[in-house]
Amino acid sequence: MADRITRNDIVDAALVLLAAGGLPALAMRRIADALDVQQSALYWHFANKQQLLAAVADRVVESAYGEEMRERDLDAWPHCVTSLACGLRSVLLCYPDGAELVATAIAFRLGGGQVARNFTEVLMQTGLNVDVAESAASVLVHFTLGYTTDEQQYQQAAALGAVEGEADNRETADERFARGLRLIVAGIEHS
Amino acid sequence: MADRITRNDIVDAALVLLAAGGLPALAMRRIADALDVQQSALYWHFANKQQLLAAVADRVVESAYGEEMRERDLDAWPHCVTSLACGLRSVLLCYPDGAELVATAIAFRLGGGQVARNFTEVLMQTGLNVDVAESAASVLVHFTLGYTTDEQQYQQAAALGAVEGEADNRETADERFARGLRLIVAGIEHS
DNA sequence: CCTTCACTTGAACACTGTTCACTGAACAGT
DNA sequence: ACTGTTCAGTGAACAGTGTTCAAGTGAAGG
Repeated sequence: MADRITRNDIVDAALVLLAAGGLPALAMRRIADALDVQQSALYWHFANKQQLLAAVADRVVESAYGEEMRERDLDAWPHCVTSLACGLRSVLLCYPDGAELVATAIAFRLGGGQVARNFTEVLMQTGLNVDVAESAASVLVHFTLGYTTDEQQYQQAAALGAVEGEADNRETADERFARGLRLIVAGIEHS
Repeated sequence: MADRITRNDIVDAALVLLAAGGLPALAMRRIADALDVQQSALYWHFANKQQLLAAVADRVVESAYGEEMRERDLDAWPHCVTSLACGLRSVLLCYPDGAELVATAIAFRLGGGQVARNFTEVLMQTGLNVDVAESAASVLVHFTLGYTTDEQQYQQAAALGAVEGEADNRETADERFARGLRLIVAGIEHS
């Protein structure tokens, strides 16, 4: 065949499928069909489906650190860490099931734990203790991922008509997330 | 047949399987085999596998509210909310994949959202604003579930020999969880 | 006695991730 | 030109998954 396939091609195709149909659309056969390739060909490039998903998750989160965090006002770290969390959340919301995808990839320690390290670095530049910075990063990551996973799973269930309450839209969801974030920031300030 | 089957029997059998083999062991065929019943019989009692899992998750979390929370020292709410979170966490740790099971059940709004309500109630008895109490409950639940899911998934991956670091055992995991919890409590105090 | 209802069967259906022997094509070295 | 090796992909199978549905069972009630 003239056109061979790289890992990047696979991740690209997977992202298109993910955007269209969420995690259930990320089946090996569907990805292979999108590339006009047999499904077993994917197993030459990735050992597992899990590692493939981890590569997809990496691409999702690395798009969050494009133009953020360039100034680094050392005294305005609350704004810094807040925008970091909001940036992560907005990236997760770009794809259906994006939060769950990234959460399981992080749980399996795939991707090198870059997400938590970003938070830790920012917090340590404020002179915080290492233990406190790591605890705060853990709380921030788990809250962001957990809250957004919850939100996406709920809005997906609501789209299928399984639940009723739909008055709480994106605006109030963002507000509630920001309130939780402020609470955590306040906890970091008094430690 | 003499011995018919109730929803409670199904949940009982599912809990045994869950304790032995985690979430992957909770297949409809396995549950049905444990009850000496065809798998389609389960679909008379539960509409979905998801609702069955929700019933299992309910039984797991309701065992957390046995003898806790009886005194309710109104001025010692930090201790109160901390023991509530630690109790939830210790119950999740009783079964492999217990945290993930409960997390997805909560995300699907099955079980009536009892877990978050417990936190909210305790926090509102201290005179806290409703918005603050709900935000704090959200942060507490997502951190507890996220942290414990992460821990269980990691220790399960370590048991299969996929990763190396095994020096960080239960003790330091509990410590790290407690530190995150203290940070959140400090955030609630200054709101 | 007969019908009704609760419950279970058995067999299918449409999927899923994963593996395996085999096949070309490209590239190296003698 | 003739090898041998590695890369990349094929096609078919395997074992397992959740779910559905017509048919059948047994006990209870009128």
